[in-house]
Amino acid sequence: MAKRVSHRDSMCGVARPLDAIGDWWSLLIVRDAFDGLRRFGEFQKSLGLAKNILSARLRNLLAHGILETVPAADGSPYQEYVLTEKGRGLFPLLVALRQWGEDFFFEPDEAHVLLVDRKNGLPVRRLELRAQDGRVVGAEDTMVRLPQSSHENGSA
Amino acid sequence: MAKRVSHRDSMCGVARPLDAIGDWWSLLIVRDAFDGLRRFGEFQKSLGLAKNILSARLRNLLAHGILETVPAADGSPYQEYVLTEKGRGLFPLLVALRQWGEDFFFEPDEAHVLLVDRKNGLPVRRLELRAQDGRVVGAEDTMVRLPQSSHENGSA
DNA sequence: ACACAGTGGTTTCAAATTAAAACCGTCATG
DNA sequence: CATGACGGTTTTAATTTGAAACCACTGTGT
Repeated sequence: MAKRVSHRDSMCGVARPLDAIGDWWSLLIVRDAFDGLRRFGEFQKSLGLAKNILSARLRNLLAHGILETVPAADGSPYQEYVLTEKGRGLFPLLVALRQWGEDFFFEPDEAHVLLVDRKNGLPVRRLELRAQDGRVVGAEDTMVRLPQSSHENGSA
Repeated sequence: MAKRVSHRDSMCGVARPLDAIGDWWSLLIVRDAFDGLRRFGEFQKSLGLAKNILSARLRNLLAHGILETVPAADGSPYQEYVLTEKGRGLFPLLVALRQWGEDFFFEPDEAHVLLVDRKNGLPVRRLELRAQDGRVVGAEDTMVRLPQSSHENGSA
């Protein structure tokens, strides 16, 4: 778990979240949690991963405050795993991942699951990044600005 | 590399992209590519990872069409690694990751890099998912619809 | 009371992956 | 023609993964 992602002392704004999530399995667990799964067994059946691995991933997600356990739900003497606020914050990331998948991993005519509006069943729009003035901006329209200097153009 | 992500025969719309990316390192490579890095040595210095690992990750990203090599750039007899269209499609995902990081991994007063509009240096807006009618929708407002049935509510 | 099954894990151990370091080949430079 | 930079590959040890076995607790039937 002590994966040294960067040679810098503190990880950057992208590496730090990645480190918290842990690995792909964890992200799939989070996705299942968004789909309403809550129990150890449900995750295991849905993802088909070994129990020790699931156990370790859940523990890691708990440790990073992405999931939390709630004592019960219905009679069962077991606990359930539910998303925290922080965990729910991963929703846009999962949508981005799904939309990228739709764009490049399915044939135009290939059927795939669709993320739809619960209200009316229509597919959601594409995620779009907008500037303050409302323009849709792509990667080439943006740059990262280093924290300490507010007038310097520090794009690497 | 033959990571069996799911027990299902074909992976779902989230797992398939994850499998293509490979791992966290690969995503950091892609991020560096967005920042303009192109050379093996640049990636290695920026990320501080072992050369064999970098080599394997680059090979995987090439194999999945996320990066491509271009023969030269300036004199050097070497090749450079640049994002393909597919690779550039990862931009929203990286932004989502970065914004999640900003929300939950930095103290309110802690300095961190900012993604800004190149035009005017102002920070970009938050990513927002919108429904067809323009409403901003969260996870609880959406559901996944299975491909074959257009009237069934098949949320897992 | 007692076998038995379901759930939620932990432990054990072999196999795969990762990572550090050493090595190699090409090209440029002095 | 020695030296060093660049871009890797090979070698080797350490870590991680994952399948399977095991364990503990609860409920259920008889």
